[in-house]
Amino acid sequence: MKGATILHADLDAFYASVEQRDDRRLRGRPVIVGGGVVLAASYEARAFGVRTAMSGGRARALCPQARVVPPRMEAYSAASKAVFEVFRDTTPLVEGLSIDEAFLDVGGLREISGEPREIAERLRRRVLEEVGLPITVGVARTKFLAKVASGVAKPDGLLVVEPAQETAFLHPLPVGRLWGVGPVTADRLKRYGITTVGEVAAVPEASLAAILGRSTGLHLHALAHNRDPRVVRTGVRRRSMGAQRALGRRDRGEAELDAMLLGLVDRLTRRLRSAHRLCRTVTLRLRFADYTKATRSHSFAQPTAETQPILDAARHLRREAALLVADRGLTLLGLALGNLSDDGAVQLSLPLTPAAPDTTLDRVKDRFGSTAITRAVLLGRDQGVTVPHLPD
DNA sequence: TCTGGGGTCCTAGGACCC
DNA sequence: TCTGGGGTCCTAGGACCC
Repeated sequence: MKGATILHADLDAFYASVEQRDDRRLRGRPVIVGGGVVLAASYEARAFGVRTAMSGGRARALCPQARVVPPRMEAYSAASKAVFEVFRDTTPLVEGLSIDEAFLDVGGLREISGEPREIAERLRRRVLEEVGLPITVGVARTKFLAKVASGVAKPDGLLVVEPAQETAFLHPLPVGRLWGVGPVTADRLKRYGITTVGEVAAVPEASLAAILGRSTGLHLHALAHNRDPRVVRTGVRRRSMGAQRALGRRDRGEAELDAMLLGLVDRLTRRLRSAHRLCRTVTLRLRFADYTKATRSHSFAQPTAETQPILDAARHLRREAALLVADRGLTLLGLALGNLSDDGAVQLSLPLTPAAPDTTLDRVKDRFGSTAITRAVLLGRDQGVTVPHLPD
């Protein structure tokens, strides 16, 4: 049997840890990141019951001595990049899950780097020494088990689940520990007296599918029986891009809402273009005072990254949803761009001739033909040229 | 003192096509 | 003329994750 070779590496209380790293006065103290709502809480704050996504008021009531700091997204993004560099220096097989966690497959590295446990220990040490952040690593034969293991080992821990221990490790766990089981599913299972993974495993597949729906049921049945064929995949691309703004309870005027919508479209289309991607679907997201939600979407015949058609679509969707908003009180306005595709641009690393950038364009024409170039963007002296929409 | 902002995946009905 | 199965796309909603 294959050994435990998949690592799930997960930074502890990520945003709060970055704040404690950068301000020594915060170390060893309860720290809350975010004011209106808790984006992250240090383990010292969690000891008082503070949790992510809790309202700021509730958090301060639970832990009045906590230091509350505003989020610094650039700092977290830079820290994440540094950590992922350590990941990719450990193995080329890295699959990022979010800003602060990733799967690493170290199966082929035994001869070069040693046993997975040693690799995981070294990884933890390097992230602490080079980036200054605590990280927890779970190691197992499958992604799913590695993820569960890191969850159990948190904070600042390492847990290796050897193949022979898998069932003994898995079956006593509460179902909520399973990746993909949230409050709704856990509740539904509880109504049938099922609270542990072992109890899930004892339910026939067909019954589980009847209780939870086909997909969730089959998936959960497989996990409870420790079957997870998913491999670590590199180069996974984003499938949608979104931005949203909470509005609070206050009534907003039409002009203010339209300005917000314009702001969302502007932010998203910039991101879209800088990622060299196109979208074909625009989705307007609304949330109301009673916390119910609604979406309205529109798909274009042709993918685009241009501001105007996306703004037109967003405004059209807002008008379409006007009746919904009328009585319910709008509390969130969001926009998502989906059905993403590549914009076909090719990034060339032709050095620009500083005195004569046209020379560079001439070289591009020589190489691809002048009719191939609909638009060329000079990115700057050292960054080369992007040529969109090249034909095959 | 109710619930931020960023994502993924699944379901289900209807339109449309062969 | 009626009927069927299969497939894809679009839209809306919902569960779940960090």
